[in-house]
Amino acid sequence: MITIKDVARQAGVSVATVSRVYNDSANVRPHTRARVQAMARELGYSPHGAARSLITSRTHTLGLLLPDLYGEFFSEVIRGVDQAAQREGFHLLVSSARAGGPSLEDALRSMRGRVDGLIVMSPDLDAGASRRSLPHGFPVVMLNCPPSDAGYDSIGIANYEGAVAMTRHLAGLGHTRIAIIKGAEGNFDAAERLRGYRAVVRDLGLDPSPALELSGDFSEASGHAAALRLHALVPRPTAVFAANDGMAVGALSALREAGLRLPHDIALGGFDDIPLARYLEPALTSVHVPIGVLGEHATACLFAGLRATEPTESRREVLATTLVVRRSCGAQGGPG
Amino acid sequence: MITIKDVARQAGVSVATVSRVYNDSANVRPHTRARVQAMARELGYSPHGAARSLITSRTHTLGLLLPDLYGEFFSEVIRGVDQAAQREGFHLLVSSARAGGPSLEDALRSMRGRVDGLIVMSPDLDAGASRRSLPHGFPVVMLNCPPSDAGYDSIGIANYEGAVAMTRHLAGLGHTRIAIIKGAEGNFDAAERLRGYRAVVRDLGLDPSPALELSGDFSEASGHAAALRLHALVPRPTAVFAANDGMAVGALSALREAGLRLPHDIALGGFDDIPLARYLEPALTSVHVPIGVLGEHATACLFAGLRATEPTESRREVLATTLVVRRSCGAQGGPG
DNA sequence: AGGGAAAATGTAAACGTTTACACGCCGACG
DNA sequence: CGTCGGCGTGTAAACGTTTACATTTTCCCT
Repeated sequence: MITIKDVARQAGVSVATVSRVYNDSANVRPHTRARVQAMARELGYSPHGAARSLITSRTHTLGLLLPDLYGEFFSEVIRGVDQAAQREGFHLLVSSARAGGPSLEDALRSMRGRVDGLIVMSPDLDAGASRRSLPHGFPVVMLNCPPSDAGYDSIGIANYEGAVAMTRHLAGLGHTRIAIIKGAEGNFDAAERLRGYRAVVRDLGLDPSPALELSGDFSEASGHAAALRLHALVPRPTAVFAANDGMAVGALSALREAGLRLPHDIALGGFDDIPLARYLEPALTSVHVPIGVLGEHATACLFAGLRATEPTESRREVLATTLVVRRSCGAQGGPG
Repeated sequence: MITIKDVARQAGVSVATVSRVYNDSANVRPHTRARVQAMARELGYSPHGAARSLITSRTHTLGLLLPDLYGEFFSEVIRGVDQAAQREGFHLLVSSARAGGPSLEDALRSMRGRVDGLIVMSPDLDAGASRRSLPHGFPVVMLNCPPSDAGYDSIGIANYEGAVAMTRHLAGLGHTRIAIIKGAEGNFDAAERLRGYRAVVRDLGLDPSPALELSGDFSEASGHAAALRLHALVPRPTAVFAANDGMAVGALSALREAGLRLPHDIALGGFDDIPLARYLEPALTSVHVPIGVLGEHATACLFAGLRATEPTESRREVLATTLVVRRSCGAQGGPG
């Protein structure tokens, strides 16, 4: 592999000069610069990233740590982050902390010296420990974490408000027995959405029986399974709020297989408004979450932290959610 | 930031010993090892990736260069690659070469010294130049590139065969005026799919008029636009083959807005079989491409190249495609 | 107890850059 | 004509590791 020394020797200058040509282009004579560039091109030289990082302690790389890579939600986050990162000339080191893979802690550890900052999505309520394993003063933005995790910037979404809007909407359509398919145990988003649902059930005097709260884990399969259990309830609920769209998709197919027609026999609502939602039949009423924006804001926030010379107050941003009414809930609203 | 020296000093050993504890665990006394580990934990030490890479010339990172990050196709590729990479303890550096971003060439250049190998998806027919900009002997796997690009391992998919299967299937249902919405200009996959379509049109004596070949660029919007043009043709084609599912989705909504009912008034087929396809109404007949497998095989192939001590023959693998019949084409087959 | 081999540990060079500092050259000014 | 300042360039140290080689320690054998 060809290094800066080779270029320097061939061009008849010192390594410092070659370096200067590649960097701030401090005072270098045009003639010299041209010769160096020509030689570099001829030899096919490009600077060694690791060596550069070592001395500058800048990697021009952002770490993105996600709980999974499956589904449209995460892919949208990646896209949002990549877009914002690329605008600043930064690379993106993506890692998923799936079960079976390295633990969150290991993943963080192995990124030391490879990234300038980190965007971490770790929605587990009890993940405080992992967070503490981060070197202090290292720029981190947490996504969808409990706000209690002070010490880091964080961005969340208005889960509670979204769930309230959805449940109120269903109640407004005349439903009084509204079931919920809950998200993963110990997940902050899931807990907040459940809290919103319960608040409306209480405030509006809807049927509060615990049987209406079905467990799920955000996966399509769990939505399918929950819908089957739900279908067996007597009396059967007339509306279902799935805590994310993935489970709504699973529930939809289960309900249909069970012979129910939506929205006539039962109404369905989801959460996240993934791209797929509008293409379902009937199109899925959902709570829109600006997923791409989430990624972009996180990145912007991280860059702000990177540029800050001294540690700033940790800030929290909450992105608004909006109810998107489509046909699956039986309201008129929304096209296709 | 705390370094190996700090750990060594505090533990009363030399840096070499600390290094040994972290690496091959060559002969180190249990007592010493324990003390070093305890001290490392106490100080919160973790090795600096860049420094390590510099001397070992191993980054434990794979570069993944995609033309875009939008849509389910690419996100599936990422997932497949990540899964295989993580199994070997490798990180993933993702980059998209979107218009507006750095050129493919720049992206490649900026990865020097940051990755051990590269997976590049650059389906442009004339991208030979960029490929040549890669240092020779650097492990690279090309995805969906023309097979003519010798010198690198490559993995493609059976575009031609898939297109033939789809077109034959539509013809088998009685259609004789079958339109195609073509993929992006200068794209290898697009060209192959068109070639398959034309072969069947010729062999089966279908209507060969050029008006039936509508241009598109793989985007949903272009599918929508093409469908509108198609709808205006007289006589109107009775079947449409969209060169990817994204365009099929766009075409579907356009056709429906135009008042046509599928598959009764017009049959529709796609390509790629993205997850969304089965959820459309009517469910989309498509050519299944094992996208995740594509990523996994690419990664496996790359690791093989990494481990090879001496340069091997460049190999090409072609993944089979299979026709998935659903309701959008009017055949009985397939559930939902 | 002394010798020696093997095991454990230390020393220092190397990886490919960036950058503070030193140096030489040139023109302008006194 | 000598000095000074600025520009262009070179020299060498530093970044945090790994690892070949040197050195010390351990421990077994006689």
